[in-house]
Amino acid sequence: MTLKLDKVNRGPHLSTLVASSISREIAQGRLKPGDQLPTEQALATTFGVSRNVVREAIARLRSEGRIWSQQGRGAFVTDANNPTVLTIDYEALQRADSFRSLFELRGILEVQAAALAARRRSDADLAAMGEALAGMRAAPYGSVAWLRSDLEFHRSVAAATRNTYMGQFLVFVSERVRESILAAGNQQKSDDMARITLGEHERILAAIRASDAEAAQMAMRDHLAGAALRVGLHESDAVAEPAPVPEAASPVRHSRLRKAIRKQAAG
Amino acid sequence: MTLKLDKVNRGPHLSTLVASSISREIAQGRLKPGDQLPTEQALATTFGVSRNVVREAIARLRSEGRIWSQQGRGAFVTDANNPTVLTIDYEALQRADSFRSLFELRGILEVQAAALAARRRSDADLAAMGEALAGMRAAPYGSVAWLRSDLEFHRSVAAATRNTYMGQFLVFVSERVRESILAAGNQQKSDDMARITLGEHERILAAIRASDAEAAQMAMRDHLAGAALRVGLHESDAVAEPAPVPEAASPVRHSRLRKAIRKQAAG
DNA sequence: TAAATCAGGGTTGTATGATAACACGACAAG
DNA sequence: CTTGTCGTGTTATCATACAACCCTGATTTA
Repeated sequence: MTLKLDKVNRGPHLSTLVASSISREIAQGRLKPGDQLPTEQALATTFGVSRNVVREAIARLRSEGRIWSQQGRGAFVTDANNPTVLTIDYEALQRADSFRSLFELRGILEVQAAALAARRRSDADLAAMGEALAGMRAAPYGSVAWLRSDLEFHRSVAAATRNTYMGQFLVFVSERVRESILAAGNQQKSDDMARITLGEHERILAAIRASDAEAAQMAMRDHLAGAALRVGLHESDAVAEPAPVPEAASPVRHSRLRKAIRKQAAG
Repeated sequence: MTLKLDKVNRGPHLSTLVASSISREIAQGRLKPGDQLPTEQALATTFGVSRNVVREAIARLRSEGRIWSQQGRGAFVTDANNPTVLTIDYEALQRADSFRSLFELRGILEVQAAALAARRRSDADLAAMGEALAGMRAAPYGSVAWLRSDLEFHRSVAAATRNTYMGQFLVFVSERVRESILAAGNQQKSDDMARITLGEHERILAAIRASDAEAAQMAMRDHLAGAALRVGLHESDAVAEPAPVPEAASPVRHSRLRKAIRKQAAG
């Protein structure tokens, strides 16, 4: 048997600890928006570390948008909640309303992406989509290869929009959705589903190939509606079928750690 | 291969530039997942900065999950190309095509948000929008107060969608757009603009108040087209065409599904 | 009197050198 | 072949110094 040691016993860097500590101060309101942080030297002495470590911590918080600093003046807590990075809490996604929100957002992006792709796609884009579709045909429904090809199809649609951020955002959102679905583990598989899903993709590709933006939108919308059904969401208020909801044995990846950190922050 | 540090020395910190540069290497595939980065000393010399700056940049990339480092070994590109955070490169936004992409993405989100808001807005939402509009009326065009009220208006529209992530994403994207516009500083102001912009907002609010999703879409689309003109974008395809919004339901009140998922999460 | 200028201290940004902690391979001893 | 030791390279941290910049207040000037 193989030992399963904790992958990262790597003690957190001092800068991480300092950053967490400052972050906690902000979260708990002891440092209010607009407040000026102590000077780097002061922080260094109070934490018992070098000013260098403090600077790395501040650099991190600054990159997260929590604080901003100006040479010659000091560092301040950001007034508006204006993060420069966008994160999605894994745990929050376990709640149905959050999941629905994200799914809806994904739908908006995908549908518009399909329309843009229909207008701007190149032959290379079409080839990439076709290849991804072939990959889906070759793989069993729901397998890792199938999922990868599915993702690849949507990624190539996003790429065909010629909009860098569209691809970035879409991949980001889709990944979160996919993770959440995998964690729920209530996907039911059947050969019918494979056929139906493939058909949906083919219609999308056909519309994009024909440069028919409206048709591409519709096809993508249908596809997402179908996908929603397949994962147990329904567009109407009613839940379609009580999803078989058992065992989610190993889904939570970092939740324990996150919980621990949050507890620390709360204390 | 020193990059043009001298040119952009002012503004963002050196560590930001270094982080952007490394980040770009990863994004463009010159640094593949699993690859080891050059040593800090090597990076410092190639970039022409101190090792300290390189360390701050690496600390930032590490906090973003792009790379991982271990004492005594080196820094490596994270295997999974599945970032848990979404960031927008500051440098890239200075390029016109990137800016246009982001503006387009913002348009897609805003237009669809307007439609959703028209369907789901509450009286409180309407009040918030009206208040923001009043703030714009009271402030001189382009002033800080005006910009804040403008942002507040769009924020309250996003809030009215009842979609948490819609608000998060929209605020995130809008902030990046706004920053970029401020950095460019090529905004020309006039009283006419104030009147026109106010009128655009009023039409949006009226449509949302009337629960007319299509009109809200159109109004928002007009507004964004006008905004594009005002900041010097004249490509008409910078704003996506309005699209039929999927029949979407209120994201709340799915007790069965929610219960099921909660059960899963608990197990 | 009022405005402009300038000097000084305080703070962040960057550079530089040094030391400790750690990983890894080479190499000799058993 | 295994084990222990050592040397080298890298990251993590420390310490110090200087540059760039902001702010304030005194001083000078109109």
